[in-house]
Amino acid sequence: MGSKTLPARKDGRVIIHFDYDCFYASVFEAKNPALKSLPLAVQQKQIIVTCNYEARRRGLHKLQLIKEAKKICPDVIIELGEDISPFRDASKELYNFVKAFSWNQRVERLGFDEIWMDTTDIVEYNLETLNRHDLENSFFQLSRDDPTAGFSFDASVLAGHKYPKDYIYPGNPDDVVDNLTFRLRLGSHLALYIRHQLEQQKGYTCTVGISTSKLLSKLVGNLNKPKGQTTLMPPLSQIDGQSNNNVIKFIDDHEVGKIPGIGFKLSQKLRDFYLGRPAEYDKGLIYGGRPEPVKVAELRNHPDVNPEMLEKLLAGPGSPHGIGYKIWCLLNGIDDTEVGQAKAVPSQISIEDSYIRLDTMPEVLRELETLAKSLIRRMHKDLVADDDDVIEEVQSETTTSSSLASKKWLAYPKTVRLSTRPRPALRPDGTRPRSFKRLSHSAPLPRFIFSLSTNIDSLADRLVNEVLIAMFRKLHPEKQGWNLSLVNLAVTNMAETAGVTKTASGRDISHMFKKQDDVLRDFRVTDFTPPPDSGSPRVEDLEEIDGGLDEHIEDKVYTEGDWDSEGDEDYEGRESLWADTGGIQSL
DNA sequence: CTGGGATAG
DNA sequence: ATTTCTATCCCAG
Repeated sequence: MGSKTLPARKDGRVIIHFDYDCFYASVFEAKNPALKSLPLAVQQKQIIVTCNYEARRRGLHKLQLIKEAKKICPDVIIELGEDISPFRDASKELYNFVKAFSWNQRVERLGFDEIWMDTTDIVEYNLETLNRHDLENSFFQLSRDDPTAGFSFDASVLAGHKYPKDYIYPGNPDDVVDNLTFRLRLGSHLALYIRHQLEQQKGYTCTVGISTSKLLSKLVGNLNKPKGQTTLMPPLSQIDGQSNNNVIKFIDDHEVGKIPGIGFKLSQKLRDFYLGRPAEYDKGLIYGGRPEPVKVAELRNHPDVNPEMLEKLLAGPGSPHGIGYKIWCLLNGIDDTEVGQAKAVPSQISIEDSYIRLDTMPEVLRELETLAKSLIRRMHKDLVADDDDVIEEVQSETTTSSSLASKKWLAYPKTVRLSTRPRPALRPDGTRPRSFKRLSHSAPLPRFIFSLSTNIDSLADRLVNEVLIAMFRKLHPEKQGWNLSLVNLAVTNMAETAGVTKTASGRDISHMFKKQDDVLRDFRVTDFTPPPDSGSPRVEDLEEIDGGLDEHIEDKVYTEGDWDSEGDEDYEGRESLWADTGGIQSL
């Protein structure tokens, strides 16, 4: 039977999604702050991959041709962004910075510029310690161990923007706020604080979404960029039909392909179904007109659409089991996936390059050498640490200073994988079938690669001659006739060494707390005195003013000595921020 | 475990 | 971001 049942929503969580503003451009700005006020674009090949907001104000945009950009904005400053290692380094540094605020270590990175953090435990703790009778003068605890670590804030309001924009609390302003609303409110203040620290300490601004799932936090953040944060307000589940359900209201006018998890293939199938005709794509349209958009609402409300039907429509060889049900959940704004635990080492490191033409063995050898060298360098960078950075029972007591520090592998990859992408042969009619399929082959990674005293060139040389050539022959037994458009080299199957744990469980926790303390030390509020009688500057107002580009977070919010009240100006909308016990009980 | 596919930025 | 260069998760064998 075509049931449209859904799982109960898991709205006990508070998840924050961070997205750094124009990340590549910000990396250059962070190194050279003078660039911040100038139009700045980052170039890869002949295009601008990203540009700062000053450049956008002057009409530049992502994926624009360099020539075009220079015509529109002759004084644009162009930085080369083809070497991505500075971006990778900055990403890692910022990730570690944000991670230091986490207690449960559920901090997951997506690409270089996005992070999810599950702050449920921190929020829950603060929910318990809060004085409900003096919300305006609240103190947010950033550490369980140190009650002085934290910041003061006004818990009677939510920080930042809300969805819907004209949100009004449906309950009685004189009563106690319901727990769901309160958790989100606490999450919003934590988000604002971390954003503030990111900007002050690291020089990066970001855009943030706050909600109860990865899906919703990521999507809702898009509403106010750059330098903004948005919280998806309750009610999140149905009470009296769908009209007052903000999840449905929010997700409904997204194009299906914009939903994370619904990628190219799935949205193609869903679109074809809804439009009632087979795919009519790729008619030589390089930069072609976008296919007609299909909205989430249109699909979900279609009489034939239900989990079983979606399963039939979308399931195929290799597709995840229960895909129909999962997509149905996404169309209803439901996503129960957990924020991943922070990992000490990546599960894979890969290097690849693409080629116009690669069809002779000597060329292949040269490329394999190049890739192997890069790969080994990456392994050293990501998998090797100073000995005294690694916690080990015996060692931590014997190691003295960092001057004697030796290097140690955090993990030994067990497998090396070689992948190629053959350029498909010409068809009889002379056209070339577009294919991006890859061939791959794996083999044990030889132990010699872990020698830290041998120079990288010789290691790469041995790897190519003793392993990679044989693997290449497996993929391409013919002497010639092939033509590769891509070669990829990867190491996988990481075996972590002692002293490094995958998760934050067990004895690694002390390591994590140490890191948190390192970060907190610099901006701990030592002698907190509540403001006389108004509140701290209202984060609400600071955000809502938001003219856009030049708006920045008031840096006085969290510092001492600034509590002399400038009185209560304009508390517009205050009543709407209070809530009652009646109405909504989320759990 | 291996090899391939889908998805993401 | 179907283009490039990574990375992750999932499935069948």
